[in-house]
Amino acid sequence: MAKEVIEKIREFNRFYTSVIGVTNDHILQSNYSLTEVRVMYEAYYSPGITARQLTSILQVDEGYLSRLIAKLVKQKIVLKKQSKEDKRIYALELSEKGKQLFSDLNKRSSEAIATLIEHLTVGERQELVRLQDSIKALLIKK
Amino acid sequence: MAKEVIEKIREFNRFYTSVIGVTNDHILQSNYSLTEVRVMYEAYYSPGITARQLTSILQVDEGYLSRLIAKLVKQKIVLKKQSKEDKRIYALELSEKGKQLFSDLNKRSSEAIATLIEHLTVGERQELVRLQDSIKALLIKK
DNA sequence: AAAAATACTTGCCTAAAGCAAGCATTTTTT
DNA sequence: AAAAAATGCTTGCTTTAGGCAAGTATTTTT
Repeated sequence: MAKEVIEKIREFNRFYTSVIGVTNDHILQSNYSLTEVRVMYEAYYSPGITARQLTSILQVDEGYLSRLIAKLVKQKIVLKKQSKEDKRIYALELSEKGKQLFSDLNKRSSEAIATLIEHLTVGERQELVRLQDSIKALLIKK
Repeated sequence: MAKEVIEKIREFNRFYTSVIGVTNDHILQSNYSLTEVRVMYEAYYSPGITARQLTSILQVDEGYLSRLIAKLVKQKIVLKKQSKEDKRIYALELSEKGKQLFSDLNKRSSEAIATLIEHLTVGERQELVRLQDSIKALLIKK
């Protein structure tokens, strides 16, 4: 395999790590860890999701996740409803407060992205999205 | 600003976070933290770099960094030479052992990338690099 | 009805990282 | 030139993220 290709990809990864870092920083100034925000993200877009499913999506220890969820429940950000059919299982979803918080966090994150691309013209922004779509298509392709 | 553009960029960032995660996992199985590897990276490409400079590059606490460097020095991975002109300052560089280790880590990382793109044709790989270069150019452009 | 599996919880522990005070050394001010 | 301020690094203390493994309740399989 061509050495330079891999080297160039790694270089891009380093570069893009810092891009992502800049936007993550904005979230991290919010008293919520990245993992907590990811839990909110999943609970928002997949209401009814279970802790078990989250561990495999987030690749995080189930014990740690259990405590993390407990914390969010205590803060009334996440609602936890025991399933009638299987009492071991709890369906998770964001409360109204949680949705509000999540939307605030999204706003922050969007502002960080906005700053990142503020120097680009409308055409360049569309070009950026197009390039990103192409990369995703290449890397996802099975 | 067009809402969808920002939303699409954020989506790509989430996607690419997982791409980077896959390759970082390979490094993390090596007993060295990401921050330690980043220190090695800087010491390798900028021999003579100081702790002070590293804190601003890596955005990490100087106390933490001080201990981290001490650990790498103890393991004889990093060499620390006190400056003659200013005794407060220490020039850092990788030892031979450190260079060897760093090259091993690089190899692992490269293997992870190789797996990531193994299903791509040579042409597609070049296309991927081209797309990444274009993104970088757009985002770096002042 | 046991036994095994599943979903979650809890106790215990480690590693990563931050904060703030401290110690030399150098630079600036008076 | 002496005092004060700044700089570069270190060290003590603490917090947080996260893992591991044993435990509990419930459900499924044998």
